[in-house]
Amino acid sequence: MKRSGKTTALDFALLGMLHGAPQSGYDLRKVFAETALGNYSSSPGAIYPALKRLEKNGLVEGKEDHTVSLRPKRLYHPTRSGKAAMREWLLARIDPDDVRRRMDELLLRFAFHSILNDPGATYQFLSHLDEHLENYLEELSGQRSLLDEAQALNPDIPPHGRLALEFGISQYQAWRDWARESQKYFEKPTP
Amino acid sequence: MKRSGKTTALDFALLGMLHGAPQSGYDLRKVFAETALGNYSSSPGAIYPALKRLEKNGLVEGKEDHTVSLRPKRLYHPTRSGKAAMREWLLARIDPDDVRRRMDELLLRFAFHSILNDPGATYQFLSHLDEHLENYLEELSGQRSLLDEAQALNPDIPPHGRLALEFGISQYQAWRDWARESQKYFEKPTP
DNA sequence: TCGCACATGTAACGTGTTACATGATTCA
DNA sequence: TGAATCATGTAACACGTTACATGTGCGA
Repeated sequence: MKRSGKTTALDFALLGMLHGAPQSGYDLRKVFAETALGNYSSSPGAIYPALKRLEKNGLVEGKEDHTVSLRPKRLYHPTRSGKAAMREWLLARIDPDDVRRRMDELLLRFAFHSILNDPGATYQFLSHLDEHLENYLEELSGQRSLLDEAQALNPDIPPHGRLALEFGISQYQAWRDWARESQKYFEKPTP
Repeated sequence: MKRSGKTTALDFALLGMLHGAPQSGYDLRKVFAETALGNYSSSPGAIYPALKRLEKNGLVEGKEDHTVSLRPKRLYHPTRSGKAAMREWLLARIDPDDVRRRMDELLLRFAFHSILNDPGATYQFLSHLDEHLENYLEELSGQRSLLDEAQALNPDIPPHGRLALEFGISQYQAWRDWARESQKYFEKPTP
């Protein structure tokens, strides 16, 4: 039950996956290795310590499974406190830095929103995300204007920097469009 | 001159920035803090050790600057071996895992391609990138088909997973389109 | 019997984060 | 004088990577 240290994105990825059915470390590793999930690493040196950490912090509980006479499997399931931590993480405010540097984590949060079974909450998540993406796009737009001014003064500047910025912009535009489009799948909360 | 350990993306980001003019750790930190460059951290605990590492490995050289009677600044510039390492990194083959998990590093490489001053090389870089992105998109497409089949059998599956995958797909499509569009800025190499 | 998939783990290592420490210079 | 900015650094800590270790059960 005691909490210590921070819970990382990998921890939440594992915790989230355990909300469906109890699974072993090996099961979870396979999911990471075979699907595009978040692009977290499936290395045993990451997964097994993470599960131990989660257990130590009381977020999951592991039980040996001897039903098959294999070397015993350790099956994990989330505890009550683990489910609460997950809920808290899913519903946490998006802060501007999340959009700048942790979009992968935001996507993970979205994917696990199904756990909440609350379309209104997911709708709000997407609409806040849209807002933050829009703000950041304006900032990038400003940086582009500055580059364009510099380019106008000195036409010999190579195009790489400008194109790299363009890359960022189209990336964020794609995300914003996705966020808007996805909102349609979730009811508007009644005000 | 001796090499040891691996050179990280942050190392190359610093090394690349020093190709323009000699700069201090503080100067470099400001760039990270103020621009969207790669979203690397500007924390002193990352930058200063990285510069020392680069110097130890002979990739950069630092010189105290007392021209202003300030507390001395340490100005770094790339060595011959540092420039060679940069070149090698910029021209390295893209491997499929780069596209899956290290797009940020690929973008950084592209941004610093201006150092090469070789439009043909940049064109090739972009065309290989395009190819890898296309391949990965097909893989994601396959995963989507699988999800759709599952959905057809059981219509009660929540849409989150499918939408998260859709997010990945539109992200990679945006990158592919960007790569194609950007190729136009660099000459085709004569075969 | 050989090798592969299953299944869990540990140890060494390097790197980034956070927080703290230090000191010079400029400006209100 | 005090605050803000310039400028560099260190120490503790946690995490992921890589590589290794160990052992079971199954199919060719």
